[in-house]
Parts: sequence; C-alpha cells; structure tokens
Amino acid sequence: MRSRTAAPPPRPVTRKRRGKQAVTVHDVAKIAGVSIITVSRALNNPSVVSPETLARVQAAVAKTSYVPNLMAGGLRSARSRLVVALVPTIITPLFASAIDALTRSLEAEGYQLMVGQIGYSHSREDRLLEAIIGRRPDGIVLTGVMHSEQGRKRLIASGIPVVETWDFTQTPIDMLVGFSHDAVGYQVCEYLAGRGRKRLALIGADDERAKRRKEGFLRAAKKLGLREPLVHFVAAPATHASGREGLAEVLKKHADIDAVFGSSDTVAMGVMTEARARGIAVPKSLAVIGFGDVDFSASLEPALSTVRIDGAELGRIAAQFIVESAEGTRVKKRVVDIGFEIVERAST
Amino acid sequence: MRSRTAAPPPRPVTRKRRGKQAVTVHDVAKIAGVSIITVSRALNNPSVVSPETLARVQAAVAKTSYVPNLMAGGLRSARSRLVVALVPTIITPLFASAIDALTRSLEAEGYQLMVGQIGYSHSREDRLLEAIIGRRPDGIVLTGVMHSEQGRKRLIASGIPVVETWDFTQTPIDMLVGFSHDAVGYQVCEYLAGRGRKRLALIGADDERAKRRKEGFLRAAKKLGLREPLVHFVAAPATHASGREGLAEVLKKHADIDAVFGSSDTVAMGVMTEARARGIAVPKSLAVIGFGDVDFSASLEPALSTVRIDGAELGRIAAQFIVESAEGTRVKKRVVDIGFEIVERAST
DNA sequence: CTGAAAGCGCTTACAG
DNA sequence: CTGAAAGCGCTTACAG
Repeated sequence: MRSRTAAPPPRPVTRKRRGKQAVTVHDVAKIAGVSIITVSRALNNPSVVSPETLARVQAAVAKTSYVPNLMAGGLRSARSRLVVALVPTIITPLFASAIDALTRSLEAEGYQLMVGQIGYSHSREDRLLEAIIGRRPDGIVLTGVMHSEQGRKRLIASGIPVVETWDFTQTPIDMLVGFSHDAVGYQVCEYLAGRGRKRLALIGADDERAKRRKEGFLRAAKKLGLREPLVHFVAAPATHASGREGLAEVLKKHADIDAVFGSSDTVAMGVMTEARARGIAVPKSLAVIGFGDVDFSASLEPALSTVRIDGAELGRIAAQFIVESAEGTRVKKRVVDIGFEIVERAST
Repeated sequence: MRSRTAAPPPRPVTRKRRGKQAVTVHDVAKIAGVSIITVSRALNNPSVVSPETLARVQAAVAKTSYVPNLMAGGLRSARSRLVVALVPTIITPLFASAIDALTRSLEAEGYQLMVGQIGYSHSREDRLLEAIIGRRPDGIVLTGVMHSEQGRKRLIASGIPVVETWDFTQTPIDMLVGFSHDAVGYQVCEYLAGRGRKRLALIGADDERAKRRKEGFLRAAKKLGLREPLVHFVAAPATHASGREGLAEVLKKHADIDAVFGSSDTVAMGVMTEARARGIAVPKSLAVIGFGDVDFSASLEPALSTVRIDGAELGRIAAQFIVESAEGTRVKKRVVDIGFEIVERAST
C-alpha cells in the first residue's frame, strides 16, 4: 500500500458490456498475469518484451478474441492510423488501380484506407468534410475532387496532411501526385493530327480536369493549323449514353468530323457504339480515342486507343507521402508528375 | 474550494497541438463563457440549451473552426456513428446505387459510411476485419462478400450489427436484405425458353451468387426439357474480356448455342462484342442477357436485356436496419427479400 | 437550463 | 524488461 489513504477501487464488475465485444486490455492483462501497459507493448512493439511474456499475452489475446479499441488508442496517441480517400463516386473505374495500390501500400505500413464518396455536387461537401476531419485521419487523399474554396480552406486549417492526385495544379493544398491534363490534351491532338486527322471533336464531362485537357487540345489544334475542334460537354459524370448523344450532336454541326477524343473510355465506347449504329466505320471514317485505359478498353472491337496513367504508381506515391508525413519525416519532394502515355490501338 | 487539499492544476498552456487542429471543447467553452458540457449539449442536443447560450456557443464554434473529435466522443458514448460497408472491389458498378442510397440514408440519421474493399481473395480478410472491428462501427454492411467461416465467427463474436446484402442465404449472420439468386437463374432460363431459345449457355464469374444462379438455371432447363446448358466460369471478378473468351470457348463445344446468360452486364457486353466480331447476329442468332442493369446497359447497341435489382431500396433498408439496431430498437423483420425484375430489351 | 466529477480504453512519459 | 500514474477529448450520469 502506498501513500494514498485508500487503495484504488477495483474495476466494477457490473460495467455494461456491449455483447461480447467489450474485452479490454484489462481482461487480457489479468489472464496473462501482466500489467495493461505490457499488453499494449506486446501488441505494438513486441521486440521490447521478453519472449515468455509475449507468448503469455498472445495466448490471452487469442483466448479472449481481443481486438484493441482503435478509438481509444487513437485518442491517446493522436495517431488514428486511418487514411481517408475522397472520390467523386465509388464506381469510377478510372481510379480503381490507384485506390487498390493505395490500400495495399498503406496496409503494409499499418494504416487503413477508407473511401468516402463526395459526389460531383458541392452541397454535401461541407458536412462530409466535418465528419472526416472529426475522425482525425492521419492523411486525406483527394482523387479528382474538391475544388470549392471553402473546402480547401477547411482542409488547410485542419492541419491534416493532404495529397491531391490525378491533377497538376498551380496551387496544391499540400502534397500532389498527378499529371498535366493540359499536356494530355495537347499531345492527343498532336497524335490525331499525326494520324492524318484534321476535323476533330472533344466529347465528355465538364469537370475541371476535362476542361484543362480541352485547353491543351484547342491550343495544339490552333498551332497545327487545324479547324477549331468542336466541343460537346455534358454535366459530370459522363456516361456511355453521353458518348452516344455527344457524337450525334457533334455530327449535327459538322458531319465531316474525322476524330473524337472522349473524356473517358466509357464515353469513347459510347461514341463507337453510336458510330456503329450509324454505319460510320471506326477507325476508317472516324478515329476514336479515350482516356483512362480501363478494364474493357483493350478488348473492345475495335480495341480502343486511349491515354494511360500509371494508377498503381500514383497510389504508391500518395501512400508514401501520407506515411512520411504521419511519421514526422519531412517530405522533401512534395509534388510529383507521373506523366501519362498514349496507347495506340485499332480505334485510331 | 472544496474538500480536496489542492485545487486541480489548470490545464497546462504548453500542451502540444498538432497544427491548428487541436481546438477542443475547452477552447470553445472558454470563448463562449460556458462549461464544456454545455458546449457538448449545444452541439448534440441544441433544444435543451437556452437560445442565448446556443448562439454564444455557435459563435465560438465558428470563430475557432471547432470540429469535435469523434474518436473521443465515440469512446465515451460507445457510439461511433460509423458504418462500414465491405465490397469485393470499389469499382463494381453493380453496387453503385445501393452504396449511394446507403450513404444518403445513413447521413440523414447522423451516421457516416466508409467503404472498405475486401477483395475476392480471403487472404487479407482477417487483418481487414480486425482493423474494422477495432474502430467499433455501429454497423457493418456486407455486399457480396465474406463467406469464410472464420470471418463469420469473428463478426458474430464482435457483437456489431451486421447486414448482409445482395444475397438470400439460409444462415444469415444477423440481418439480411437481398434476393434469391437461385430464383434469378430459374426465371431467366424460363424467360429465354419462352422466347424460343433452346440451346443455352452460362458465362461468367465463379462467385457464390453466380453459382446459385447457375443451379436455378440448370434446374429450370431440366424441368423444361432443354439440353443441359453449357457453363463457362472464370475466377471472379469477370470482365468484358471474360465475356469474349467465354463465348469463344462455349462455341468451341457447341457451335449451335442460341442464348447466353452473363454473370454481369459487363460480361454480357463482352459476349455481344465477341458475337459481333464473329458475325453472329444478336438477337437473331444469339440472345444475350446480363445481370445488374448498370449504367451503360440500356444504351448499348442492341440494348442489353438484363436482371434489375432495386439497389436504392436495398441500400435504404440496410441503413434502416443499422440505425434501428444502433438506437436499441428491436428490429422485428430482420430478413427482407427485395426481389428482382427481368428487363427485356433488344438483345433478346 | 447549467455544471463538476468521473470515466470510456487505450498509450505516453517517467521510473525502476 | 516491466509497471503505476496521468491524460487524450469527449459524454454520461448525477446534482442543482
């Protein structure tokens, strides 16, 4: 007995338990015959406890099916080990390989990725951001989202490391891994011109990045002395149907269009479908190129030319940025351009 | 001064702050001139505080950009207000509308949805489950995943409410909203037979649900006196390319196949692509029907017949199950069959 | 309508 | 290598 007048009261046996879940460090410690801090160390830093102690703790963990409460750990350590990725919608096949690589890379370092869909509208953004910041993630990865000034301010104010991806902006919030959409547009135009195409059109979504591709595309066309390309934009997200309608609209204005750059492979597929329905031969009469090189692009008939981004590499770099920031390492190179590649297939 | 020998020491002014983030209830309370519990009430239960107090707290919150730490709140209240949805992969368009409805319904009740991808392999399942249970979510929604016995046991042991979706099993873990895949297979077979098709094939992924559709499909074929349908299954997830290859393989065995049921609309699209490449007319020589009624199905050429599931309704019901469980309401009807609908379009 | 105290389940110093 | 105490930032009783 120490200097306190009374021993601390034992933990009440009657405390509420939510089902069988509420196994705590205390239960494990008791069974293993050690203190709670030793249980914590055995789990988080096993090399500093003796082999026998480790074994006893592990046996107790197994016996009780103990799963540490990460809210408690995160609260005390100010390290949630949670990373949130924000995407426009959960289904965009474009981001699949990047999200996948991000998940795996973070997992290898002991972090978990959770995905939140922010939608293309800005209305829910504020509430969602609050809910996310409230969880105190160790990092946030933005994938093709968040361009409201208020949202940006809120993120900066939160002090949470932020990695923007799939883009290359002049004013990154924090860290960035992406590529220049302007350059994509420019080079795709050059590529189509190099294949002998002269009367171009651009079809797809009106999101920020597509708009920047448009600018590069139009600039290149001007420089190359081509007729100004027709632009048909619809509200994001653009679909297969958008591609079909887009081609129909574009042909109304100029029946002589000989090449289309779609804002995604899905849109480009829609363009090809509409062309076929109208008896327009691809690529003979109309060249079609997409963006993203997704799952189905290579196996379409004709196979779809497209722009490929190394999503896996992008995901790995984003993970590295987050982990280094969370570990307190100074991330030196905070902006990475991963480039892109034009993939030539039968459709052009 | 009360009976303690010394006043509690003031909160140290030097405590570490992570950036500007570490605004706490204490900071807000100080500025508003109230106690921390009043701040908590103003935020969570505003009707019980006086209008003037409420206004002062709200002003202080705005001034400090305070975002409550949900880890702390969740730890104390044993209510994380977090729901986790587990999907095979983040991109499956099939689940998009359900995830979307789930997100919105939960949000309306003050819960957040986070999506975790479990993959089709079972190798990462255990670690992922531990990471999820560790966050103490108020509910878990399973979407076309989790059939390892160990995983099921672990979930049951956790005591967390679980809703299984997109399926109708004999032994639900807890709650369930789905439909019978066996019935889908049976009725699709009847439908194709009703359209005069006699030599059927099934192409797609080998996941649990597709296998059950197969069983219904084969049973119906037998009952109707049709030749036993050819089955070509590939490892999940099946792609557009799987559909192309599948048709090629099936035709090697029986060149006279006159109808194909794909395990997803993407697979069915691949089947149509391969048919076109081979000069096989759809639907004249070959009827094709898919599963899921996704985004692009209606705008393909020919438009794709398919099986539609009301994903939005499914998502809403799943959200209701979780919220009622979390609020302590006894959920009476714990199993809901939402059925399905065969959508006839040009491809059949 | 408002507040002081206690405690959720961990991990961080600090000590030995 | 191991442990007792303190505290992360909230919310829950309990009291007035």
